[in-house]
Amino acid sequence: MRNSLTLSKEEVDSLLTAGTPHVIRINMPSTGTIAFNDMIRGDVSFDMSTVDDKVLLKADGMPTYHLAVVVDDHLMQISHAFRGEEWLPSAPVHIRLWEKLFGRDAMPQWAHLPLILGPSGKLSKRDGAKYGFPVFAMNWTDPKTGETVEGFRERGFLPEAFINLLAMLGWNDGTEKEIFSMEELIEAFSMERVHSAGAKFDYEKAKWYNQEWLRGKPVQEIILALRSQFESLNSLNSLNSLTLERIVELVRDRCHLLTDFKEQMSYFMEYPKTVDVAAIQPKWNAEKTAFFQALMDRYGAMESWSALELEESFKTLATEQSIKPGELMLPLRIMLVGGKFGPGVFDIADILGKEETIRRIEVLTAQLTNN
RNA sequence: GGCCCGUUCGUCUAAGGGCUAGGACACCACCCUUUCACGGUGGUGAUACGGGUUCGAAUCCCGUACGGGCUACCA
Repeated sequence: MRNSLTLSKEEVDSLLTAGTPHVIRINMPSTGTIAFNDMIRGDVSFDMSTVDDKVLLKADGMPTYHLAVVVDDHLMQISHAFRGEEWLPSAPVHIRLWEKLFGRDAMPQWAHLPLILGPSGKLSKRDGAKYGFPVFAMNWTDPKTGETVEGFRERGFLPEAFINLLAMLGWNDGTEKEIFSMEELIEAFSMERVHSAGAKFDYEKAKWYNQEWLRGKPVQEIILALRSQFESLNSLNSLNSLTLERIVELVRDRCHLLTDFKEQMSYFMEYPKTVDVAAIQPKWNAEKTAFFQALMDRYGAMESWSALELEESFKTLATEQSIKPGELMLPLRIMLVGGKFGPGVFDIADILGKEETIRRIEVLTAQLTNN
């Protein structure tokens, strides 16, 4: 290696006077060990001979992280330095710096936290793309490529859930409690219970945390969150707030993420984009056509409109025409919703209103009958 | 390769020398539900391997294997 340690003093001096670019490195001793106590890992020690002589000041005079972090922590009188495990190998450099610069007594307490790992190794953007989950809290655009990576917030995670799930990766309070608010975390957290092993991130469990938080949230707050989530979705504004509340209450159990609401609520706001006709076409017959035509008349004549009355009227008619209601429920659902999902059909019809309900029955009855 | 850290169900974890190794996510089955979910009940499933120490080891020690991190004039 060509540096001031291997060059003669004359050569060094002449290079210096010639203004040759150079860096300043730490000179780690070639013998002895450097040991320190980590709050999570206990006693850790390194052979000083195996530690690199890291660059402290770059050729342009700017300090590297190694120098900067020690000086900065000293200036800010940091008592505890918590950082990721990836810093453990350079800890000896920092400790050596503390010894020489400010004294070991002034050194903060160290804690090297376990890493959050992807399905294979350190969590990376690649993992996110490969397995379809976010890796950043919020949308992040690569300044070089201009590519944007979707964040947890944009994916539909609540901040409370995100904090909660992160905290439980490598820590627990010793009980079976898993749902913690920020306040509860502050109260319960203790460094002693932090793990030393890295934790693999599990997207399924992450969604479960969000579902739990969604479950405990008042409808009003969910609506607020939905409004900020879907700034562009002005169809939310087209519904009056009472209807919106009813819809959210009806579909919330079916949603893991805020973004799930978009799909779950869509058929309330517009005619279904896709209709699973194939699910009912094979069993369609003249009797069913007759039933739904009669149903439209009945519904059209109804003076009040409620889920209970709609169901009653529906079943009465089915009995009159000697068709099992079970064979008619799915067709009605497909007509109103477009697929085999969603809350109770009569609740949906209730919210949809008389005009829209009849219109949807009419559209599909005509289509099925003609085929 | 070298150095450092780690290893309990597939995943997150509990049990800090002493009951049948407990819970959660996921998965499977059943119940509830004339859809899909929610919910309920039950089930499959783990102490990496080999040596020690001990009356007794997931737990302490050593070795091996495996995993991860670091090894930039990045942080």
